[in-house]
Amino acid sequence: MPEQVNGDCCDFLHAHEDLVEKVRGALPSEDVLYDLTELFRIFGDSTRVRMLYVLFESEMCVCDIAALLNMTQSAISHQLRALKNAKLVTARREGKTVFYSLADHHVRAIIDQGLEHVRE
Amino acid sequence: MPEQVNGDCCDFLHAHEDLVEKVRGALPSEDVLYDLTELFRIFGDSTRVRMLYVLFESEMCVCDIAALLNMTQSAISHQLRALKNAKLVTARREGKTVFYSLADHHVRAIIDQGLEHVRE
DNA sequence: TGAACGTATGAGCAATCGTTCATACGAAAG
DNA sequence: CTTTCGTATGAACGATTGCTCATACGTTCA
Repeated sequence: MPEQVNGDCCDFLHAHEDLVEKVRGALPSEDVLYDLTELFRIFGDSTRVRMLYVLFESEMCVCDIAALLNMTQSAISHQLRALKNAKLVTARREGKTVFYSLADHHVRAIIDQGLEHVRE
Repeated sequence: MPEQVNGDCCDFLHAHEDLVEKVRGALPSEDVLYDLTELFRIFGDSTRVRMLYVLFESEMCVCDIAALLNMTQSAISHQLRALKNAKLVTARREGKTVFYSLADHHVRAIIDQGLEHVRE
């Protein structure tokens, strides 16, 4: 017998038990859902998105990204860490300087997809 | 004369003034950037994404979404407001019941694009 | 009308976020 | 070595977030 979902509210679901199963099957696993929302959360901050736009043009060191975006080196470094953890950028060391660049062509695709919605 | 960007740090940018212009040209306007990050912020929460997955299957009333996802009616209603403000869902009233449904085919496309990155 | 039901909403709270500040690390130059 | 420069990082702070709780709104039905 199917698990009881809808204890006491309107009776729409009771009339569509098959729908409950469809939703249950369509929902991503907890792990995928976590990674997915974690990814979008990264894109949900304008500083990080601006940083990605900078990296669309060229790999760049921390202090230059900071200068271009008028932010402190520390703030940029912290956010680069977030981008790196999300596997959106990679780092390459050259002497004292660390150059960051996009790690994935998906980054651009995701942002463009978002832009399509924003531009109505 | 081009605006001075990089006051005192490594001299990579100084050697590539043209790059500065390219980045400046590529960066979205403040308004677009705000809307864009606001959109992604919406996708950055697992409750909201799960709600969207439910609506992928069918339009549904508030209390049924709450029941399906094991959340309170209030929590779901608050989040539906956020989704509505972001123009990701629309509402249709039928008596006492309010049915919510996806407002835009972009929603699925954005999530699928994110999934592609998550699944490596 | 008044009760019942589905939904919306504001206040309040713990948790998280993005930034700043101070400081530590790592590599090159003296 | 010590200094310098670019970067990383932890603590601290205000701001924002998502939820709960209580309650109000809107519709239906008696």
